[in-house]
Amino acid sequence: MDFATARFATQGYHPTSVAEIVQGLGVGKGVFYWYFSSKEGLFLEILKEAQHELRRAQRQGIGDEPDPLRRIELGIRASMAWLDEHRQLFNLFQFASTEERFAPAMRQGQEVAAADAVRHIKDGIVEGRIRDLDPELLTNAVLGVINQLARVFIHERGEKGADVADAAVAFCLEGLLAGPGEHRR
Amino acid sequence: MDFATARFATQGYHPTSVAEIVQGLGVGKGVFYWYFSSKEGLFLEILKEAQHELRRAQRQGIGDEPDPLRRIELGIRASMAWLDEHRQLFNLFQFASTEERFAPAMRQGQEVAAADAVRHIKDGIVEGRIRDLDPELLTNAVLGVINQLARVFIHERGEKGADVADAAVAFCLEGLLAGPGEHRR
DNA sequence: ACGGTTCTTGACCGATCGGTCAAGTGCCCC
DNA sequence: GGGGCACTTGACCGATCGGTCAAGAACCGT
Repeated sequence: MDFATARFATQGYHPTSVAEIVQGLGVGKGVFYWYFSSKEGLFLEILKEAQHELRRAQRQGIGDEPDPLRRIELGIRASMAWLDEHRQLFNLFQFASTEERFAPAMRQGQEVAAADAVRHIKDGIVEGRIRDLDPELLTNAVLGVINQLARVFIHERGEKGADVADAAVAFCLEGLLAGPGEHRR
Repeated sequence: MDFATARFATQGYHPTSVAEIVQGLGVGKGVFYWYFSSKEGLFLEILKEAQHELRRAQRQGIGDEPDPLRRIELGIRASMAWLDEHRQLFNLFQFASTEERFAPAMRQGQEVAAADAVRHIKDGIVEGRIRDLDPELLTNAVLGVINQLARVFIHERGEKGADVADAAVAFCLEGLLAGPGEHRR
């Protein structure tokens, strides 16, 4: 299944044939359809497992930190680190949301993961430490930052995940502006 | 070509066959290959044209505004408005960056578009109004916010582009944090 | 050692794909 | 009106796809 994941990630889902997968594994085609219902089924399983792992990594990275802002920061760092390893899965996620059959599964997984972050943001808002905007919107803004930075700087340019995570945290918390806010913590 | 774009966007590139396109247009298959070199060629043309249009919309939205921060804001709004119309093209962009044959074209277009934004950010930094971080990184963070918010709130939930743009601007400029910075402009 | 279940093979199938091409069809210019 | 060019058609092609299945191989409890 790791092999199939790698092929899907580097070539794309459609251009990767079942024949190619089983040949790369050195097995017959029958064994594939013995363990998986179909090519689509395999892909969905890969997706589901990956989403589950990512969420687990996030939870583990956050631990039992009580401060909501720190929780968000730790979540960003954990996500970035996970996307650093497993960069192959990045493409899969992105492709899956473009095809109608896979998009629902992707959306569902994303919403579950986002729900965690939304809670932290809400906590931050009631504490008065996060601006009073729609929490879901803020959450997605943060997710967008993570995704884009991971893709461009880690995936395309191969930079260190931790450095990118530092910048992502700084941007998400304080935005672009310099000024008095720079030292307001 | 608009018809092909719509099919590609709703069904995906691979599941849309040339036969389906020409049938939907009510023409023979020959006329397709008279005007386009191949299915891939058509797709690349669609991509290139769309990127060009988006960039044009950004430039037009910014106009001759001199203030770099305002330029960034106007760029965000213009992008969001363009992604609001043309939401079909969103999927295409996302898919194109997942397949190895299309990714280079996508990256190139993205980099050109990003280069504009990088200039404004650099201007803001030398004026001391934007925090002194890597301009390319800040640019990509902003792009990530735009993409994610456009996809989730405009594309999936059908919300008004202008409202989402307001929030995107607020987040990009000032980040998540509340506090004294809230009124520092 | 043997019947039975689990697992594996790869030739094979119908469907469908992107792309070709001989055979027109209309149109314009001389 | 006729020769030539721009354009259009759809049957057709080889390739390849996802998926099936008859035929075993390997391993079991007995």
